[in-house]
Amino acid sequence: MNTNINSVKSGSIRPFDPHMAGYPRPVTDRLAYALRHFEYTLPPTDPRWRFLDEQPLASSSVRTARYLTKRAKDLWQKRIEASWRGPGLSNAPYLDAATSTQLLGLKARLMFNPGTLKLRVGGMLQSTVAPGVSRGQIRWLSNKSRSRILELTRELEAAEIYPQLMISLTYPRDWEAAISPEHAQAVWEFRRAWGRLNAWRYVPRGPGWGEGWQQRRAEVRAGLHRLRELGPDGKRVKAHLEAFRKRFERRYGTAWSLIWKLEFQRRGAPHIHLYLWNCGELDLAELRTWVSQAWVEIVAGCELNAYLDPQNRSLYDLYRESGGREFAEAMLGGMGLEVGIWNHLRAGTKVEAIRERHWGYLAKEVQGGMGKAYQHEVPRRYRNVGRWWGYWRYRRAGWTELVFDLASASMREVKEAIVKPVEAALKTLPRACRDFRERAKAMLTRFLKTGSFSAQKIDRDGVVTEGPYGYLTVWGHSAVQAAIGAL
DNA sequence: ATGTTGCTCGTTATCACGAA
DNA sequence: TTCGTGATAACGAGCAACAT
Repeated sequence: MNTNINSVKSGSIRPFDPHMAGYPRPVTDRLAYALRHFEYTLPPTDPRWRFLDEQPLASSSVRTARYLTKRAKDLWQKRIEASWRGPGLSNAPYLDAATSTQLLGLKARLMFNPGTLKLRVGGMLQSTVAPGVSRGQIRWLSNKSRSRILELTRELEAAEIYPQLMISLTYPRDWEAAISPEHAQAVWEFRRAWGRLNAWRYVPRGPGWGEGWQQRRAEVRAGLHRLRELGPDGKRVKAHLEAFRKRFERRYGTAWSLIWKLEFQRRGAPHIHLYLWNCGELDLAELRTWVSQAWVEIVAGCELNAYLDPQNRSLYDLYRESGGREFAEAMLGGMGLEVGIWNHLRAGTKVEAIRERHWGYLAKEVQGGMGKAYQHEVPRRYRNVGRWWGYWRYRRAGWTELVFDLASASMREVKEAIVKPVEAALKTLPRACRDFRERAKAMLTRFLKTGSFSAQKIDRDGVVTEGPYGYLTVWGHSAVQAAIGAL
C-alpha cells in the first residue's frame, strides 16, 4: 500500500494529501483539512512514515488517527494564537483550542433594528482573510446579498414604507451594441474580415496567393479574439441608470426614494427593476409615455424626435410589410435614419402601480424561482457587473446593540437581558414557524445551561467539546417590539 | 460637470449543522 | 460520509451624497 510513498525521491518533501492512494483516511474531514491547510509535510525519510505504513489498512487507524489528531490539535492551537489580534472577532477554529483560551472574552450581543432581531454569541478570536487574497469576479448574487435585501425590506416594512410603483428597464434586441459600442464595432470588423477571407477563395491562384490567404485568416482570428475580449460592459448599464435618475429628478422632483435591482434575462441582457415609494399620485399613462421615451433616448444616446415621428414609423411599417425587415432597415438610410438607433426604440419599459402593502414582489424576485437561476448569474463575457442592488435617498435605521460580557455577568442577568427578550420575540412568530421556534427554544435552554449555543460533541477520543459560538435571527417588526418590551 | 468623501455591498476565508 | 445552506469577520470595490 505504501509503494507510492516509498517511491518518492529522497530529499524532496511531499505535501500531505489525505486522499493519497494507500494512505489511511484521517478520522474527519476537519482533520484532513487541518493537515492540508498547514501543508503538513513529512520528508520521505521521516521515521513516522514507517509508523504510518505499519498500520493495517483494515483497522486503520485508531492509533494513526489518534496520533494525527493530537498533531492537528497542536496546529490549531498555533493557528489560534497567531490569529489573536484583538477583541470583537469570531470564527476561529476554536473547537480544538484549550478551554481557557476559547472562553475568554466571550460575549453575547443582542442587536436589533426595526425589522430584525439578532442574538449573537461570540468570542474574541478571529480567522483573518489570508494576506494577498484579493477579491475575485462577481459571478452571481450571493446568499448574503440576498439576505441583506430582505433585511432592508423588513426595515422598510417596520417603518410602514411600501413600494408604490415598479418600473422595469429593458434593453433592445441588439442590446450588446447598446451597452458596448466597441463591441458592435468589433462585430462589424469581424464580419468584414470574414467576408474578405471568403472572397479570397475565388481569387485565381497564383504567386503570392498563399500569403494573402494567411494574412486574411490572421485578420479573422484577430477579430475573433477581440470579439471575445469585448464583452458588454456593466458600467454602461449603471451609467444609463444614473442618466435615468437625473432625467427623472428633473421631471418629477426629488421627493421619492427607491430600491434598484439588477437582473439578467435569459438572452443575457441586463434588466433593471426600480421599486419607488413616496412618489405621490402620478398619472400612470403620462408616466408610462415619459419613462418609455426617456429610457429609449438614454439607450440610443441621442434625441429621437425624427425616429418617433409617426410619419416615419408608418413608412417603415409599410416597407416592412412589403419587403421584410431587412428591406425596411435598408430603406431607413434613405429616410435619414440610422438602423441601430431605430432598433433601440424597442428598448422596453414597464410601469406598474403596486397596491399591496408589502414587499412581496421584491422578496420573491430576490429568492428566485425554479429555473430562474440565470437571473442572478452573470452571463459569460459580461464585464464589470458591479453591485446587484442599491437604494437611493433612504437612510438606514441603524442597529441598537446590547453587549454582555459572559465572563462577568451572572446567569440571572443573562436570562433577564438576553433570553427573555428573545423568548418574547419567538412568541410572536406565526404557527407555521413552530419548528423554528422549538429549535430556537432548545438553543436558548442550552445557552442558559452552558453559556454556549452549540450542541455538545464527543469525539472518538472521548473528548467533550462545545462550541461557544452561535446565532439566532428572528424576523419581523412585531418580534422586535416584543423583545424591546421584555427588556 | 467634476472631484472628494464616506458608507455600503460583494468576496474571501472558515465553521456548524442537518439532510441525503 | 458527503453535500448544501447559512452563519462570521475583514477588506476593497462600488456606489451615493456632498462640495466645489
